[in-house]
Amino acid sequence: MSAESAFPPIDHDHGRCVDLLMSAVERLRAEQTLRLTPQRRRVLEMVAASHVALGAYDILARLGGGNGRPMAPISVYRALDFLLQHGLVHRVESLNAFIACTRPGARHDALLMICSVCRRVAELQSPAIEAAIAASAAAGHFLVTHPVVEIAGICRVCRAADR
Amino acid sequence: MSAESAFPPIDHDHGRCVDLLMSAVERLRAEQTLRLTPQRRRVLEMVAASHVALGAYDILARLGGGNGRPMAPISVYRALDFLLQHGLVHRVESLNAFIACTRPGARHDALLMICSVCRRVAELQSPAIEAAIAASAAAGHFLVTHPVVEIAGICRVCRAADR
DNA sequence: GAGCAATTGTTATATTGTATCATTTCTATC
DNA sequence: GATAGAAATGATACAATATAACAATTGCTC
Ligand SMILES: [Zn+2]
Ligand SMILES: [Zn+2]
Ligand SMILES: [Zn+2]
Ligand SMILES: [Zn+2]
Repeated sequence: MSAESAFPPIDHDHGRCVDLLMSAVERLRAEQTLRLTPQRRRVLEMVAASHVALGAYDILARLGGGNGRPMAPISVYRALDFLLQHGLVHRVESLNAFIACTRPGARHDALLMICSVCRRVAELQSPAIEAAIAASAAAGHFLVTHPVVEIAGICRVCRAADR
Repeated sequence: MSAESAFPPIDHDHGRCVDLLMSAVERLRAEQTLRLTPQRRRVLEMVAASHVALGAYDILARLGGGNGRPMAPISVYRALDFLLQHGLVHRVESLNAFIACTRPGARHDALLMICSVCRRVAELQSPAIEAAIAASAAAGHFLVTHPVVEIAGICRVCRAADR
C-alpha cells in the first residue's frame, strides 16, 4: 500500500478492500494447509471489514449478533492468535486491538500509522525505516526479532477535513 | 545513551543510574515548578530502580511493603500519568509497563529496545530512525504526533551469555 | 483564615486477557 | 467404515490492566 493511498477516503469502496484480502487468503489456503475454519473466517472478515482497529471484545460483540450463540472471549483470542501466526492480521500494541494485514502472504513486520481523529490504522511500507532500525540495532549488538512501529498522528483525510 | 551502553552489564553500579536520573529531576524541579510529591517520587524511584519495565501493579505491590497503607491502583496510575506528562518515564506499549527515561529534561519520543530474555528495556537514540519516520509520514501527508518504536529482540549481554 | 486549585483517598467498576479441563471435529490409518 | 490421535472449540472461572465518580485533604494566594 503506497503512502498516498494508505488512508483512503472514508466512503471508498470498502467491499473491494475486503475482497482483495479474502482472495489473497484464498490463494494462501490453496498453497498451504491453512485451516481457516468458519470461526476464524468470521473473525478475519470482521477485522477486514474495518479500517479502525478492533479490540477482541469489539469483535466478540459484533459476532454475537450472528447466528449461533456468542463466542467466548477465549475463542476470539484463539482465532486472533491463529490469524496473527499466519500473518493475516496485525496486533496494534498501543491500542490493544487488531487490524487486517494489507499484504497477507508477504511475511513482514507491520509499520502502522494510527489516526487519532478517525481512529483508522494504515499499514506503511518503508525500507528506510526498516533499514534505520536494523542499523541502530546492529550498532548496539541487539538482535531484532520483532520491531514494533506505531506512529500516532492525524491522517491526510482528517487534516484536509479540518480546514 | 549510546547504542553500546544501552544494555549495561546485569551487575553494574545501578545506584549511579538512579542518582543520575534523580539529579536530573532535581535540576528540572529547580528550574520549573515541578510538583514532585512524595507519592510521585516514590513511584519514580521505583521505576528508576529497575531496568526491567514495571507494570502499574508491580509498582503497587512493591510500594505496599513501605510505610503507609498501600496505594490504590488509581493513585499509581495518576502518579505515572504525571511522570509521563513531564517526560520522566516512558510507557512501553507492547508490555503495558513503564520505564524511566534516561534523558529527562530533553523532551523526546522514546525509541526502545526490549530484550525478551532479560526483559530489560533500553532507550535508543537514532536521528536516522526519526528522520525515516518523518519522511514516510510526510510522504503520506500524515501529521505525526507521537511515534512509538519498540524493538523486541535479544540484547548484547544476553547474546554474549548464550554462547 | 477564606477561597480556590491541585492532589490524594475511597469505592466500585470497566476493559483486556488466560487457565483449565471437557467436548467436539478433523484427519490419517487400518 | 471403524478407530485412534491431533487439532479445534466449548464452558467456566479467573487474572491482569485501567478508569469513573465523588469525597476528603493539602497547598497556595489573597
Ligand atoms: Zn477499505
Ligand atoms: Zn483520520
Ligand atoms: Zn542501572
Ligand atoms: Zn537481555
